[in-house]
Amino acid sequence: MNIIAIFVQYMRWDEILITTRRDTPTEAETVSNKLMLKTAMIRRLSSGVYIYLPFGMRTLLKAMNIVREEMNRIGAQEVMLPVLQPLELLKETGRDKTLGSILFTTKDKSNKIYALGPTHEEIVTHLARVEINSYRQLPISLYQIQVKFRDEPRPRGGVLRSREFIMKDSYSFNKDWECLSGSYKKHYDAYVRIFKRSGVNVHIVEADTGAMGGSESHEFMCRSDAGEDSMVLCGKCSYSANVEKAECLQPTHQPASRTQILRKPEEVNTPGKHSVQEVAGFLGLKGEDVVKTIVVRGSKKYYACLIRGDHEINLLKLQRALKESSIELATPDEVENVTGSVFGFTGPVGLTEKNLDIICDNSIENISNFVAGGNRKDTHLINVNLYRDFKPTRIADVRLIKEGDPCPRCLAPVSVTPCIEVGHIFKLGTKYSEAMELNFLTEKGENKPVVMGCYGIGVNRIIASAIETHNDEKGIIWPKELAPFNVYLASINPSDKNIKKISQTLHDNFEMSGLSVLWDDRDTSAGVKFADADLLGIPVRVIAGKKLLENGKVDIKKRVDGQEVQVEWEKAVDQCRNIYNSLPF
RNA sequence: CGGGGUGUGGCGCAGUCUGGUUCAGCGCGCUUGCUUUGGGAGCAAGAGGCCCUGGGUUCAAAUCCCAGCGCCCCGACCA
Repeated sequence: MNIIAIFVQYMRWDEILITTRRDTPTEAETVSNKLMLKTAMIRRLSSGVYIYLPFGMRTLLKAMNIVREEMNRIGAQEVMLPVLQPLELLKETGRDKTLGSILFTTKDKSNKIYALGPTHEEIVTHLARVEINSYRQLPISLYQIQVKFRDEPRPRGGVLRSREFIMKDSYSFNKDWECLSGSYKKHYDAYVRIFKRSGVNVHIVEADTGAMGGSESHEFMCRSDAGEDSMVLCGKCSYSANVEKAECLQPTHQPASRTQILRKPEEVNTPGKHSVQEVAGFLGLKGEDVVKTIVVRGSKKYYACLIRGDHEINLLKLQRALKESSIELATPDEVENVTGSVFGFTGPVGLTEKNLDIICDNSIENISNFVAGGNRKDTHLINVNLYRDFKPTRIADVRLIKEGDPCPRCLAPVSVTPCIEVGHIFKLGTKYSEAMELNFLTEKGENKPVVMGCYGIGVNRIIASAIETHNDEKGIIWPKELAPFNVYLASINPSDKNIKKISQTLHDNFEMSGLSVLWDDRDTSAGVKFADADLLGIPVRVIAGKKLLENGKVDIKKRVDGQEVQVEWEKAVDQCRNIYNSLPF
């Protein structure tokens, strides 16, 4: 399908609503948000709710089209799924609860409750259980490109995290895990192509399955300071993971300051010293010499978690280690109630008697004579030792990896980098099919639950990520496949009859040759047009001005590197096509 | 949900501390006319504001007090 064909109707600047701005509203913080506002791609209507203007809409269509082409290429079939989801469907999988407060809900006039689709697993699973009943129909992948609604705790970064956003979601239905691996691989490869074509450089990262459930999962991450996620990359081997998932190896050495000889534990007075820094500073020690005790609440009980002072707890790992479906930090009151201690001075010694499970991070195992809370006001214990002074319920990796930590594969130091999650693929398994009784008959006539995968892409995020990576102080630099127009044609002296005529001919020829063109024939000074051209970031700029046209030439400039050539105007279309094809991204 | 900030023509801001003849103002943008047209042009004339909302204090409120709302940022949380 030639998407360009449907764009021909817009051509001249005066016919398309592109209200560029010199100043950006203060609301914008991230580069992509600023540029999307300046270029009049979007306008904010409400917190996390955006209007797409023509320039933005065209880009969105380009992105959606790339996604659509690549989904079709792997044989996935496009469907349209309802925004209104009867709450009963979500109750079948319990996600009316787990999705909780991010659900937008509404009632019809008979008071039936609907959720505005935050994602569509229940809907497609419902569809499949009605339509699919034989192994002969499997595997099959269905996808949709639609608006989804989530009442985010905090929308941010413009379109990066909004409450209403466009997502491509596909769902594969497979007869077994091996079959699922095939669909998963196809999507994985399709995603690689999608992001490559979109000019979005991605790192593919091991990820947690979170609220979606399932087993294996990969995230497609675009490096960006605007991102709210963090990924761990190893500079030496290919290891990469979401920080939340990244494994922390047990340190092989204890800090140099520690000694092997176990000293006698002693109480010390630490008036008003709560934090690790305060305690360590007060005792003339470092953060790594202190062990902090963090109390968390699970579904039925409380746990005490021990972490080295210079480390941070990873609640997700802890949650998994505890086999809890969700945990939260206990409040100071709760801490004091369960431990009988004073908040800020909680320590492991004596906690076993309080019937608390003690989870130790694996780094605690090889430090000796550390400092810990004394469970009394203004008191800490020094020379505390694991096993001798308290017994851990278990040792596990429950801390957050940090910059410079050893790579869990090759031990080289890792880096931690902010990133935008543009895609996420999951092997769901039978979580949804079992909950919703989506079964099929095998070759042998057995009734088995369908094995599922789901695969999401944030379409708005493709655009924001592309802008985040490709811009300069003047504006956007569109990747060629995402660019809302291929060519920016500016007539410097639009009132000049000859220039007007040639420009019109150029415009028509561009369109006929399949290059979409934005023709800037405004009655403004040249500088305005140049500035807008740079801001809008259309890959190829063509200037028709008096000076050059006296010699029958026009100027052609590449946005990406500023390279300019002058060619006979009759050759401009061919030349632009060549230039376009030679663009690096 | 905690912390911080902010709300004044379309956009960016000043004015608020110290209430009143500098109080509704500046820059950009917009409209009209003329001159301009290869890097955000010049002159002239215009249009456009319930100073977030509600309540108070006062002779007098953009300005002080109380309450609410919107929006942004950090955190919590989150596909």
